[in-house]
Amino acid sequence: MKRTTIADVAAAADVSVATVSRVLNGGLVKEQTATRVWDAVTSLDYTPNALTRSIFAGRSSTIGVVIDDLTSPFYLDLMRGIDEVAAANDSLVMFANTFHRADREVAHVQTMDEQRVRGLIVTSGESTDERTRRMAVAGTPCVIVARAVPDPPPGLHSVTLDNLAAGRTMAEHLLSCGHRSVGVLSAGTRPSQLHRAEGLRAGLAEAGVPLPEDAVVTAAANAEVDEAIGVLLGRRPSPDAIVCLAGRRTLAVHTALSSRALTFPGDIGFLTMDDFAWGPALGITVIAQPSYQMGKRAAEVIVDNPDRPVQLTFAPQLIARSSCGEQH
Amino acid sequence: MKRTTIADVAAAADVSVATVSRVLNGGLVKEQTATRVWDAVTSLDYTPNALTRSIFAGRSSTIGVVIDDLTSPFYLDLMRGIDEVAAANDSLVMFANTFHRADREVAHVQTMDEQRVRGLIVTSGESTDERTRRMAVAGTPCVIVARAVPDPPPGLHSVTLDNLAAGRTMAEHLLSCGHRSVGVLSAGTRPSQLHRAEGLRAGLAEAGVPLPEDAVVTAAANAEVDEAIGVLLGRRPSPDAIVCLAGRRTLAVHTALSSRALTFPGDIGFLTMDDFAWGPALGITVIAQPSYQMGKRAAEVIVDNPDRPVQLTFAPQLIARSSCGEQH
DNA sequence: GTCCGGCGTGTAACTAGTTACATCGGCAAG
DNA sequence: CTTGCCGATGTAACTAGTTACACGCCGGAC
Repeated sequence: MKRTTIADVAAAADVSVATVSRVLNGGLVKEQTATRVWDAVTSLDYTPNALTRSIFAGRSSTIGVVIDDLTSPFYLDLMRGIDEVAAANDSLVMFANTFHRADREVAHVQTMDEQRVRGLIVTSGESTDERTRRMAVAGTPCVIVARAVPDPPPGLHSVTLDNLAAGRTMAEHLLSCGHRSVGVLSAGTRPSQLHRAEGLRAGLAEAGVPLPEDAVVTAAANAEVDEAIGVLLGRRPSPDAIVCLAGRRTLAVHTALSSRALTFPGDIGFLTMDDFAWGPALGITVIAQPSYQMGKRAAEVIVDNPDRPVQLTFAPQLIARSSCGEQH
Repeated sequence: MKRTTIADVAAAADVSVATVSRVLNGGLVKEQTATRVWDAVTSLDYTPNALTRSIFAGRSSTIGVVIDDLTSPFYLDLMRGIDEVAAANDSLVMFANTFHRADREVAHVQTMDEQRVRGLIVTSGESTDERTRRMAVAGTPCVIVARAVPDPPPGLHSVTLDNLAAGRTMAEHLLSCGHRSVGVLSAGTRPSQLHRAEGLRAGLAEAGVPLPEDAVVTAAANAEVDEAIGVLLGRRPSPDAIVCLAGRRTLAVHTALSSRALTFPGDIGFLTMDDFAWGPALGITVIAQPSYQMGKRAAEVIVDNPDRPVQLTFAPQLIARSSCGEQH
């Protein structure tokens, strides 16, 4: 099945391919000729090949996105922000999910490079850093989301949350709700998790509330959350609030607490990261990331392609609902 | 910033571009020459241009997806299924969100065609039908999700839920839980919604339970749901169960019921479509679509590209939790 | 010593477009 | 009447690759 090409259109309109190209892209053409060409385009149902256009332009118009896990509400809103900017710039989004597998991360970034994407947005781990660095140097702007990059070359940008501030905001809210003994669940050892814990500890310390090392437990997967919560609840003094440092663990933590028949704020306080659709219905207080905005800005950096590395930091926002109790 | 091309590699290895191409794609080359070429590839950090490959192959290796609204859990799982198959076939997914805007739907499908995608998966409305039909005829396999296509030409496939069965399953479950007066919220007039209502009505009728026309109200947007629920609750006889025919309205219906201080199953029964992450935590009974499987199969149809139109229908599955009460 | 075969490689045509440059015709100025 | 210029169009080179075909060269067979 051979598709109609510009040559077919040229033959049908009895002009050269150059003239057809000029009609399509707005060159200097007599109106009468242009009409003939448009007639041929319509009757042959000609759709120009964007790939060929791109190879001539040196790169395609699509924006590449390599993402950890679409399931997380943070990433979902991020995608919507990216898509918004892409649509406004006649770009498409080329998308690949890594499911936290390092081998897929590297393979997908490589494939995006081969596709000569206009720019690349990466939310995955450090395994891709070397490759994105080379891509940036070679002229493809890259934006790392949710992680700052040390000593970035021109073309390598980053978009992050102020995680230290997020931790401090958590501390403020917990204190104002009267909590004095906090148990923390972290999703891993990435810098974002560490900084949130650090900010939380600093904020609590200013009010004289300690956060011992062993009051922070790590669950690297949702399946580990229940046991981790068990450990936290078994500590003495018994925690009066549970803090979850990652939005993708919210459901698992909620389930672990519910299965122990604990309700909030009555039995225990519950504070977590990232707003989500069911948050209002469940009355869960969260520290929200402006994820839609972060996606938009990341895509805008790709489109603008600034000379100097851009490092954008966004402020976290407390959305106080009922799960931590009343503020005083 | 000029990227390194195959010609640069050829010059560095002191061979012709043809030889480099053969080394890269596994042709007949002396081992010693191949080593020289690979050395040049590595030292120049050469990444082949997939666009050029694609133009020669006639089409790209990416799968296009035009989706209504990524926010809906159904579409999210669908995407994961598609992505899974794509990754297994060294394809990427090119993605565009339409947010239910018909103009965007057509534009995005057109852009996908220009990108010469390997195949296209469309979940949007009827506005794109003419174009997808032409694409299918021109050789790009297309899969319509969640809607059957009348009289499909070769290359135009569909993947749907058995919506009539979904409605009947709803009826069975409601009846077995003792409900005798059902209020239904529909998300629009698409065939899927109509068929679900039809199945529900037929199932109820077999047990002698009527479902009058005005017991089915339509909310075309989440903002209209609250008023629509008000209408349903105001009917006499007062409904003992609310059925929601679309997963993307679940949250809005839940909110509308909660805001009236109605709890389920105590005050009223609640049954909705599509399973979602927080369903278990909230005890909401759902009719689930095998969305991940549907995405996988849709992508597989693209990859296999069968000669005859494929029309896949999937069976709905009741996931009984507590929101409709006890089954008898 | 020629002939034949096949391996390894280069040349050039091809993909589907864009665009720089050449060319042609017509009209106005000198 | 010639020159000059400009608008409209064609020719051909270019993008970055793949691949059909030709050719040189080496070995073994006759």
